[in-house]
This record gives sequence, C-alpha cells and structure tokens, in this order.
Amino acid sequence: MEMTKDQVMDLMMKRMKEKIKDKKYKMTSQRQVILRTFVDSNVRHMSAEDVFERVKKIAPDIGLATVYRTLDLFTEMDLLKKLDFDDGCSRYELNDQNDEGHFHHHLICLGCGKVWECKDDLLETLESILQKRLHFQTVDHQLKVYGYCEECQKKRAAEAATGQENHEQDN
Amino acid sequence: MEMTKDQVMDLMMKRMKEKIKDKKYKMTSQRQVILRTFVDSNVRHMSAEDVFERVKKIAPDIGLATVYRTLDLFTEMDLLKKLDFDDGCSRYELNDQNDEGHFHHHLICLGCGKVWECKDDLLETLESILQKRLHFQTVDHQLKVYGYCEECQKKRAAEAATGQENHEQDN
DNA sequence: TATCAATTGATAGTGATTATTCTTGATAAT
DNA sequence: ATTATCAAGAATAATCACTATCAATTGATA
Repeated sequence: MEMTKDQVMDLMMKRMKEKIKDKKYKMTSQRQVILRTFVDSNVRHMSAEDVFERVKKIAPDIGLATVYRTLDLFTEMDLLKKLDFDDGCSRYELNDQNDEGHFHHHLICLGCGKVWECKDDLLETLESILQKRLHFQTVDHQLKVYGYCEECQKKRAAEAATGQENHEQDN
Repeated sequence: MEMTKDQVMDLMMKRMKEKIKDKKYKMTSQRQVILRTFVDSNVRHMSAEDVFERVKKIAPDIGLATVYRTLDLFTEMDLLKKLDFDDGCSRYELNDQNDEGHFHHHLICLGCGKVWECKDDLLETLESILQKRLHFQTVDHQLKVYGYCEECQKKRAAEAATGQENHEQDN
C-alpha cells in the first residue's frame, strides 16, 4: 500500500470539495460518512445495502434513500464507480483514479462468485480502433470476464467424479 | 446476409431439439413461437416485455411468466445471450454462434442510447494472458464501451453553444 | 442571525422479475 | 382406451432493488 487510508480520505475529500464548489452541492455529514466508509472498508465492491449497514453503525439515523442518492451523486462526481456483477444489485467501488482505474477489469468466478480485478491496457488499442473506424468517442468501458478461478477449477475436476455443490459470495 | 431466416430457424430448432433430448425438456408451441420471434425480428436486442408484445400477436394466450421462463431456459441452452445495457431490464439476443458471437462487443451511446455491435478478437489475447498469469479459465466475457456516436458528438458540439436535450432508445 | 435552496428521513410507489398454485397436455404404463 | 405421471403453462401474488414524494431540517451565503 503506497498511501494510508487517511491520506486517501484527504484526497477524496479534496476531490469532493472541488466538485461541490463547481455545482451548488452541500457538504453534509452523511456524505462524509459514506465516503469514509468506502475509504476505510477492506471490501472493495459494496452494494447500497452493504454501505447502509456499515454507515448505520456510525450514523444510526441515516436513511436508505440517502445512501442511494449519495451513491448516485458520488458516481456522477466520479468519486465512485458503479458496477454490475449480475447478482441483482449494483455495486460501487472507490474511484481513486490515478486513471489506472479506467483499465481495470473484473474476473467473475462462475463457481464461487468471487470477483478479481486485473489491470491491463489492451483496450486502449480497441478504443483507438473504434475512434478511427466507427468514429465512436469512448468515454468509458467495462469488461467482465466470466470463468472459473483456480480453486473452482480443481473443485469441478473433483466433482466430475462425484457430485457436489458449492456456492459463496464475496463481492 | 448469408442465411435466410428460415435457414436460421431450422438451425436453431435443431439446436433446441438436441438440448431437449439431453435434458427432460419438452418442445412446446410457446417455445417455438418465442424462438421464431428472435429469428424473425429485425431488432436484435429485446427485453422480456418486447418479446411478450410480439409473441402475443401470434399466441395471444401466452403469459408473461412463460416468456421470462423461456428466455431463461434458452439462455441456459445457449440459444440466447442475456445482456445488460443498464436501462433497467435485461435484454436478449439470438446466439447464432458461429462462435464469432463470443467476440462481439457492444458500444452504448450515452447520448441517444443506441447500441452498436463490433466484432474483434483482441480479447482472445487477454484470455490467454489471464490463463497464464492468473490461472483463470475463461468461459465468456462481456465488453461494454460507453461513449458517443458520431451523430451525438455533433449534437453535443452544437449544444455547447445553446442548451438542449435529446433522448431516444433503440436497443 | 436570517434566508433559502439543497438535503434528509420516512414512507409509499414502481417496475422488472420470481414464486406459487392450480390446470393442461403429452407420453408412458396399465 | 384409460389413467398415472410430470414437465410446462396461465394467472396472479409476492419480492426486491430502487425511486418519487414531501414535510422537516440543515448548510452556505448574505
């Protein structure tokens, strides 16, 4: 880790304040608590409900609607990225962009549901192709790769003989 | 077009029959009508509601739940692919795989909502990298590229001076 | 400190999808 | 031919993530 959480928090707060100055937004305690939740959390991808649960411990009076609204706002502000791992709800991750965030993809294991990240700049090439050939101006992209992690590959190989089940989740 | 719709239908029906033989599924009129709807449609990406509307014209007694069930079943059978363009509902496309389907991506215009497809095999490279470096066994992937189509780029340039709005949809 | 728009919490509503229940229809066994 | 079996269907209630509404509150500026 090259930055402490406090340093990340300071940075994100600064970015929030910039955005707030631009628009007519306000800096509220709820917004700070929600932002801090992302910075402090060791779980990278959180659903609105996940965030709600965590935030309630610090600010018990917060409403779920506020969480949804704030997550939307933060996404619009580029403080968060909204993701979809096909599990029925949106998830959000801190967009602590050194602009490498633009090029990290998600590997979703069909066996255990775990999500990995991988960095890669292959798609930079694709974007320039799209621009040249189709005149499509790329703003962002999202790549999901579905497959099996090493562990689940082994399990599946074993199950081929017997016949078991296994399901987890850790987004 | 290298195949007529009837030829595609024959092919898809054959594939459905194979799958049905494997499992204990039945070949029903509803399922045939729904499959034909995809083959005949000129709209590639349809929601459950879209399909329901179309199918009702041919089989007015069909239930919405049946449509959902059938779309799920067809997805499991690899006759359809389930997609998500972030517009609040799942969409499905005919998986008439010459296995090129595996490598076609979706360009989603943030201006008008239209969706384009583009073929490309760049990600084949990525998949082999994932296998080697992370031992992740890829089954499928989905790439969504967000940006602006040529037309919307022009509109946005024009709006920069004035101040208008514009929204469509054509998935 | 007064003002006022932005924000919030509570809650009702929405809309896509799923579960449930009972019925139907096709095939198999009698 | 008749009945048993069981997947599939229709109808509809239920679910669940998310959004809209609105009165009350708060933060930023004068």
